[in-house]
Amino acid sequence: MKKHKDFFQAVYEIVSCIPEGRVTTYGAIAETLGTKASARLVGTALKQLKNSPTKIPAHRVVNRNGVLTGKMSFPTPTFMQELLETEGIEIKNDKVVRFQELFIHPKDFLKK
DNA sequence: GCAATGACTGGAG
DNA sequence: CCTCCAGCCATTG
Repeated sequence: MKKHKDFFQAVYEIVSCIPEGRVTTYGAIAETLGTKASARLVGTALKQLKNSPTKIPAHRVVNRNGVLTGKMSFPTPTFMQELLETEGIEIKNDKVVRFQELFIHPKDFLKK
C-alpha cells in the first residue's frame, strides 16, 4: 500500500467521504492532509475534477464563509446549489444557510 | 527548471 | 457580516 499519494488524489479521497447533507471547507481538508497552508491546492484539485473521470461530490466543499466559490466551475453556475438543496442544504445568496451547523471537519467523518 | 496561477485563509478596516 | 491586502504551496505551461 502506498502511504503517500498525490495531493490531488488525497483531496479526492476525503471529499468522496463527505457525508450527504454535510459540507466542509478547503482549509479543513488541507489541514487534514497536513498542509493547512495549501487550501488553495484543494480548490485547484477540485477544479481539475471537471476534467477528470472521477465523480466527486465537490459541491459539498465550500470556502470558510460557506460560499459556493466553485459553482462557476460546474457545468452550470446553479448546478452546485441545486445539488446541495437536493441534499437538504439550504442555500441563500450563493451561501450555505446554517453553514456552521452543516459544517463537518474531515477528521470528524474520516475518523479512525 | 522557472514563472504564473488559483473552487483559499487570516488579519485589519 | 462584508471588503481589501498579503501569504502559501502544489500543479501547469
